[in-house]
Amino acid sequence: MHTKPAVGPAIYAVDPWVPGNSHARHQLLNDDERALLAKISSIVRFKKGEAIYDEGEPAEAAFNIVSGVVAAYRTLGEGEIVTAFVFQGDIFGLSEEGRYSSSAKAATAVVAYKIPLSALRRILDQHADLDVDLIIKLCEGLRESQRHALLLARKRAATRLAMFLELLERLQIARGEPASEIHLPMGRSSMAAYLALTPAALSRAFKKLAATKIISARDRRHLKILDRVAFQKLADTRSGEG
Amino acid sequence: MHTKPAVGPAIYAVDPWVPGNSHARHQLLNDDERALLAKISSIVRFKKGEAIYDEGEPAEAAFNIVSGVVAAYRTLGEGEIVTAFVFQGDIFGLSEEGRYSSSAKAATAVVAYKIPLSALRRILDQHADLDVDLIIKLCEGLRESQRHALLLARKRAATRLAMFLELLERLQIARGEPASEIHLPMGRSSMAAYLALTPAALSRAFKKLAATKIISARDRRHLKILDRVAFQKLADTRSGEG
DNA sequence: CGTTGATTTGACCCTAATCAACTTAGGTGG
DNA sequence: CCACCTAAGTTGATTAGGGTCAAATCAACG
Repeated sequence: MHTKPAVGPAIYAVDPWVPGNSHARHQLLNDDERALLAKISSIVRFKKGEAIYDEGEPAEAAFNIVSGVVAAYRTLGEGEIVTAFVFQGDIFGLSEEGRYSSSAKAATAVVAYKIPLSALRRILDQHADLDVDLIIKLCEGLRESQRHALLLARKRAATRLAMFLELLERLQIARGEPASEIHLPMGRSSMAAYLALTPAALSRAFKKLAATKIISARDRRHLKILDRVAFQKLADTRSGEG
Repeated sequence: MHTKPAVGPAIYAVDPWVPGNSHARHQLLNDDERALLAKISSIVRFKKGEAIYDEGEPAEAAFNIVSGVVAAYRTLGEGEIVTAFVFQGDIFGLSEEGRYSSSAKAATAVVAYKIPLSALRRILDQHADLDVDLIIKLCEGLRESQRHALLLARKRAATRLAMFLELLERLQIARGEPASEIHLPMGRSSMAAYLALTPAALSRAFKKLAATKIISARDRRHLKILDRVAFQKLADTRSGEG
């Protein structure tokens, strides 16, 4: 792990949408605050695919990811759509009205701090600065959600995929990890659910990007971008559909 | 207009997603605050279709809608997708880094308060409570954005349309307007852009809902829901695609 | 009443959904 | 360590729904 919290919950502010941002990532909590949160939180582990909580359940705790990837999702009749992927350093499970507003499950094996909401609230009341930091984090969620909507507005599967890959790459860079290769921590079906595609369509989209030499896959979870120009043309928010 | 601000900018908190919420709508500003904002703001009018500001432009002012509907949108190469409709009582034009994060244009004729950001910031510094209210409003934006993404995840045009119509209806009810008929203030192409459909597809979606007797249209901007059950089945987030 | 732009309609095409068969990757137990 | 088992992913054939483009209406406005 490239940036491992030394003492307790770590909340990172990252804006992956500002390229060339040198201070792209910074810890929102100081050591004292982290120690404070650590005191009331426990470490929990989830196996890949394991459910963490369900939409509508009374919210007892928020989670702060130490390692792994969590998929937040909502069930839509038959299928489910993943509304967000949550990475190391992110918080999830903060609900508005005492109930979780979406379900969450581990997209990979996950280690996380579990922070009881009652205790969290108590601490928040006393530490105004913590409060502000959380708001910043919340705004990140807003951006992310807008980005997701923008992604879903694109019609072509390859376009959506490229946008998603770009997101992963940016997050990877912001995290300070090597960016020569893009790592896909989650499985195909989670990705498909996030992109609102069927696994079949997603598979074909990968194939197409590979066939056109835009990417090359080392294996299912690791790929390189061969044709950066064509890739950006697809992925860039500002560009046309193709 | 059913709730006209008497003295200055009006910011309403509405959560259209909690049905049967009697106090669904409440003014976030008291008279003093409104007077304060009124002092520094001016009234502006926009003709239907008129541009209000463009993405990337330095943000000089925020707007508070008195009447009419504004479409916030982003340009995607060829077309543009509407990221949000902004209604009476809403604020828009609050940007994060001094630049507008999307473009805005009048979807109907619009009257709005124009609030210079510099002055707004000055006032915000002194009135902590105003600050909190704005955050609430921002969170509304988050919800809206999540809902938009959820809508765009549905594949069938009729489903998206139904979800959108339901949104309009809820907003209408929250505003205290008669709900026997749903009023569509914006034009077809704006709607299409919000739903990420072509106008042609949107037109056919309307036709289909009418053909199946789920809705009946008095004219292009007014319609009734005939078959509430079928309608909800389509529109409901929790339901399947069909 | 004509002009202009917005919406609808039609014909055709193309992409992603579907469904099903097949392959691969991971995990299990021998 | 290998054979097996199962879940996940890929591939193929087919279909349905929406995109595209163009022509025809409609509507607002001068």
